[in-house]
Parts: sequence; C-alpha cells; structure tokens
Amino acid sequence: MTSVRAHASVLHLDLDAFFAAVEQRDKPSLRGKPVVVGGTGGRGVVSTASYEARAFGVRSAMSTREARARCPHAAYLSGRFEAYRSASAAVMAVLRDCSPLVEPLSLDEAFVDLARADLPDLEVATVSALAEELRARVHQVTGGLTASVGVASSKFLAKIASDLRKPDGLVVIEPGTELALLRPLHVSVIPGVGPATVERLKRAGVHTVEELERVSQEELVRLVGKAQGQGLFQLARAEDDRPVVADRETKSVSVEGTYEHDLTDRPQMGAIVTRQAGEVAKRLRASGLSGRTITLKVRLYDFTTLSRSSTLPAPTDEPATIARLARTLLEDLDTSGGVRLLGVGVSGLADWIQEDLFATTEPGEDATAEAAPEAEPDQAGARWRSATWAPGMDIVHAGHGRGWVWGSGRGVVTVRFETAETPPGPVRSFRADDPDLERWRPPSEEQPAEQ
DNA sequence: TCTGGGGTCCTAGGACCC
DNA sequence: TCTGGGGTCCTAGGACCC
Repeated sequence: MTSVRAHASVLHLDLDAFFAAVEQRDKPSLRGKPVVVGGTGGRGVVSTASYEARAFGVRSAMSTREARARCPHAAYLSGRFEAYRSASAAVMAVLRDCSPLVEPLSLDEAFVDLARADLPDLEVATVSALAEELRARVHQVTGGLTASVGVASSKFLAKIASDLRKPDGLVVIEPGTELALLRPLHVSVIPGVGPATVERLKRAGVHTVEELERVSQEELVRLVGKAQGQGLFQLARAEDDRPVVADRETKSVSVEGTYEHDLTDRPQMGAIVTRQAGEVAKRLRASGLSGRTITLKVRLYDFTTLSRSSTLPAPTDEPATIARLARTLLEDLDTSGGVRLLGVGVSGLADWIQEDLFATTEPGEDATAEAAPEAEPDQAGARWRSATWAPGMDIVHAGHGRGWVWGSGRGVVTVRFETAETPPGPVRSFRADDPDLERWRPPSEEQPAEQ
C-alpha cells in the first residue's frame, strides 16, 4: 500500500518561462516584451514563450509559423544554451545547499527532499519560510529570474502545487487537504496524462480527478494499459510514495536534425548520419560512457517516423563504429519520397570506455589493422578501462594475477586484472561462454579484495 | 511548407533458454 | 497428438515530458 508522507517535505521548483526569461535578463530591451525562444526556421517550433507572448496565444510546442501569425511583433530567438546551462547550474547549487537530495528533471525544474534539509521541523510554516527563502536566493543568484515552487507530501502533489500560482508563486499543500484540492482538477494536470490519454478517459466519461477516482483499477488498466492504469488509480487517490532520487543515470545519448527541405539524396543522408554519429561519440566520450545499441531515426516526408536499431556484443564510443552501423541501418530503409528528419542515438550504456582495441596487442598479432573494427561476437581480448570502480564484484584468477569482474551480462564479461604489486591493469572483455573465462572462476571462499 | 530536440518509460512480439 | 511456461534480451513504435 502506497501512501504519502505525513509532512509537506517534497519541494518542486520550476523556473518561469526559463529560456525567455534568461533572454530578457541579458537584453534589457526585451523586458516587458513578447519573446519566443525556439526554432526560427520554417520547420521550427516554440520552446519557450515569455508571458507577454503567451498573452497572444503563443505556446510551447506550437510551430513558429503559427506563433509568428499570432504575435508578429515578438522577438524570435534560437536560444543560447550555454547561458541556460549556467543559470540552471546556479539554481541547482542553491537547491543542493538546502538539501543534499536534489533531483533535477530538466534545466529549469527540480525536486528537493526537505526531509534531508537542516530544518527544526517540517511544519507548514517552516517549509513555507524555507521555500520563500529559496525563491529569493534563486532570484538573487540568477540575476533576477523568478521561480514557482510547490511543497507537498509527495512528488506528484508538489509538482501540481508549483503550477497553481505561476509565475513567481508559492503553494504549500497542507497534509490532509490533498484530495480536496485534487478532486475538482482536470485529469490533464496529472503528469503523464497527455492528449492521447485525455481522449481515452474522455470516451469513458472521465474528465476530472474526482471522476477518475470512481473508476476501478481493472477498468483503468483496460483503458490505458497496465503501468499507466495502476499509476492513475493511485494518483487519483493522491497516493504517491516515489522517492526523490539524485544522480539519475543517463540511459541514452542522441543527436537529430530536421531539415528545411526534405532530403532525397542518399549520399547526403549518409554524410549527415556520419556527422551525427561523430557528435554522439564525442558526447559519449565527454561523459565517460559507451553503449551497445545504435539507433537510427528517420522521419519521412509525411511525418511517418521509423527507427532501426542494432546491438553490438560490447559497448563502443567509436565514431567510425557508430557511423558505419547507422549507415547500414539507413541502407535498409526506403527513403524515396523524402526525409525530413535524421537522427542517431546510442543506448544500452555502460560506465566503462573502450580503449584502442589494438593498443596493447600481444606480440605477433597484427597491430596494423584499421582502427575501430566493428565489434564481433568473439571479441575476446578487447581492452577496456573502467571509469568507475564498483565494489562487491567477483574475484577472478588468471595466470599472471587476479582481477575483478567489472561487468557481466548480455553475454559479455569484463575483467580487470590487478595484483598486490602492480597498479590496475587493462580491463578485458570476454564472451560469457569463453572457456578461458571458465577457468578463472573464483574459489568460493575467496573474499573481495580491498579497492 | 502544420508538427524541434533531447530525453524517459511502456508495450508487444519474437528469439532463445531452461 | 496439439502444443508448458517463465524469464531475459532485442526490436519497433508510441506516449509523454520539458
């Protein structure tokens, strides 16, 4: 049985019209005027509209074409992400100064667990004062940006609360009053309930949370699927015990682009995919990541969106490997008629990085092979180095020492050799059924060594 | 000339394994 | 003589979020 906390100890902070507000801060002539940040080309969409632009009906995700029709005199800007990242970092630092448990959701949004803050108690008056102080500090460190804050007994309600008095507002939901507040609201206030779900619920006669609460769990699962149905059943009752989680791990890295005119030239598409693969690889390396699954995304002229993926036996961050695979996936697609979007992504990420495969080639082996060959299922002997050490890993033995199993699963076992006398050696990966690996099984009484 | 870019999570079917 | 059943991995697509 899930429930909520006894106190309003989850805080949600949302910066108001963030990108547009940063632009207005940095360019005083834009203050008080409609500002639209987003794609400025013929196929662009609005990322953020200032409140002045919203007054003309400009909204996020609207095509820039339509925004220009509604508000021709607005300033249309393509965005300066370095400035946004920097302002965001300052805000997150303020939040982390308040509690060690901060979960950023995006550049402009985060949850803070106030149960981990240094507070005498978690009474409404206490958390309200803290929230106002946070809002003031955010205003100060960002040079004048405003934030809306919600505080409640769960993530769900804190997020709803921060939306209630936008912009520049604070709402603290007193424990015990959650359902009364929730019941009259439209179901679309529930995070995860978008247009498709609203439509399905509408067909079932459900518009408000109160009406949602009257639907059985079985019926909800039938309407919207298992996971979402069970989730909605609980949220309709204000039941939500999801914890605030700091440092969520990246699951995928991708680069995509929509082109002003549909692409029809296959060599040109190949060149674009190659460049995108390079950008993905660069970002993987910058984060110390590598991944096994390469995905190509193609949006056709008619907006039909296709994806094709392929999974390697071992992770890579090699631009040539990612590019070759992505181009191969592209070859199998019919792109006659034109392509409006191309994208390359890598998922199935591991926190270890592929070394140059032949950098430590054994004597007698061919070290002149071209760099970054495509990974093969029998890639025993590939060298790996690890970005992080995870304790509790099995010890394995090898002829020249012992090591730890760094990663295993998906048919590949990764081993790092290390002895008492030598510094950590290279990390090697083997197929899980490699007989060489089998003879390195640890004696059962062996205890994990010190790091 | 409707409809971005970067993500997360879920579903469903098939392969494969025990 | 009609056909296990569960678990994991992979692929493709879709909903959703900011």
